[in-house]
Amino acid sequence: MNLIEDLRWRGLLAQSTDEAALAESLKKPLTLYVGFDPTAPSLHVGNLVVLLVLRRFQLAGHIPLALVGGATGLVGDPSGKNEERTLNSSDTVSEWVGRIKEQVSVFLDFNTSKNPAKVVNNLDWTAPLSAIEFLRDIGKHFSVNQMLARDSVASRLEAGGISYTEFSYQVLQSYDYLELFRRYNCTLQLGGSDQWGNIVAGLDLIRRVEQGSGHALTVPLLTKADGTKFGKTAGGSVWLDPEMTSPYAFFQYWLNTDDKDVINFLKVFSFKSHAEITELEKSHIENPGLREAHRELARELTTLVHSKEVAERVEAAAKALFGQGDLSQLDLLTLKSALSELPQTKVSSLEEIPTWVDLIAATGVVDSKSAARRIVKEGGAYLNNEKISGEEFRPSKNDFLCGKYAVLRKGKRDLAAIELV
RNA sequence: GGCGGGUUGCCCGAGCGGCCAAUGGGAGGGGACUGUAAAUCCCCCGGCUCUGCCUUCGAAGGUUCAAAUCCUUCACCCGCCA
Repeated sequence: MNLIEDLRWRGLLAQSTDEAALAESLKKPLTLYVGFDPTAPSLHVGNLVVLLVLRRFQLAGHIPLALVGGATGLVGDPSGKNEERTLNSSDTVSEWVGRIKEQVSVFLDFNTSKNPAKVVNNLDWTAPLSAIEFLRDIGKHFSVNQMLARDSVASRLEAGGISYTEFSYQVLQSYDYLELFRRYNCTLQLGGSDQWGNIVAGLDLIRRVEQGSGHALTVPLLTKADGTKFGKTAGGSVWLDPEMTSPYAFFQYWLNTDDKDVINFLKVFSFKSHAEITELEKSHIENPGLREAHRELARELTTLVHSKEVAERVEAAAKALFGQGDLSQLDLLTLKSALSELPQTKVSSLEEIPTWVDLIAATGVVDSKSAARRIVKEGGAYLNNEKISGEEFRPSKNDFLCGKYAVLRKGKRDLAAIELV
């Protein structure tokens, strides 16, 4: 099975220019790129879809370029947005560029001699360009009529308007493709399906300026069975940065995937073979309660994004802490490593121990003390897996397992740790 | 630049001088049922030193015993005209 067929099987093809020609080009190593704009200090699981497709291309022998949008991030992509976004300062953007470069690098191989990956920043070729050069050398090739017709622009015009800044975004992205075509003979740009317009605009530019040709390939927007947005939880996006989404929470996010989505997610995110996925699908249908497919998904993604050690640690932590397990059976070392994955707070052994409400508020698991009180009132408050009641409830020194740790739980699965120091 | 309409809690959206921490929906949270799933049902959903107090209805002033609701100025958005 070739790469294109594999992508189709995984449901990863949305649109492409001449597919037969692309399949032909893919018989030899080809250089391709995907752009990521720094709109936050970290990528999130939504970005993972296309990033992993880039990885699939490298595994298939092609040369991947990961573009981090130091320039485009300063301007703002109107695609998929119904209102103008506020500009971030250039200091902020350049800091985010640095972080995202590192994150992207985890998924690509830079050391192979055959088809090493490269990370590029479009600020490198955009910053030196003068406004006049930009208008004469690039702008001249764009028809405003066509630019206005682009979906991202048209919908914004309808929704109330667009600034000249964001209107120009497609020109910048097109120029990126042209520049990568020139520098690296890059002839394929991948992106989310919302990027189609920007990508073909780049192809047009390459054709006009260099009389060259290239390909465009987009990946469908990932949808969930219940219609909610992929990659979001109550706390916001699921980030790749362990400081922003703990590996424990990351693992749990995948583990809690809706049954209806889990096989689809395995196809999209996992590098397992078709046979392995089909096998998991079978076991999932036969015994969904076992959640073998969920577990494999969570393990593989946590391993890929964090590491094998981390994945094993967070899974062990979940096992030790979850449900009705008797926490007092755990030894100090197991307890300590399991709890290290959770939100924590410390209390002094010299002072009176604060109430459950104050403690859980201190860990950040609830937004406010009022919220914490509500949880207690509603019967969702636990200490060491034992339900507690009364807003004034205070743990005693004896509640600290091994004399050192206590486990707070809110609802069924929100855990936090307290350390006695 | 002129005229008209708008800005309400995480989002959408009622309210148009006291009964307003503010109707309703969505999202979210807790419980029941389960499989750390979905669906369903019940409850909750500004904060706090919590029978009370404090801060919210674009911002700042003002009128009033009393304002999200009236007046003034400013900012932003939308529409029509220049």
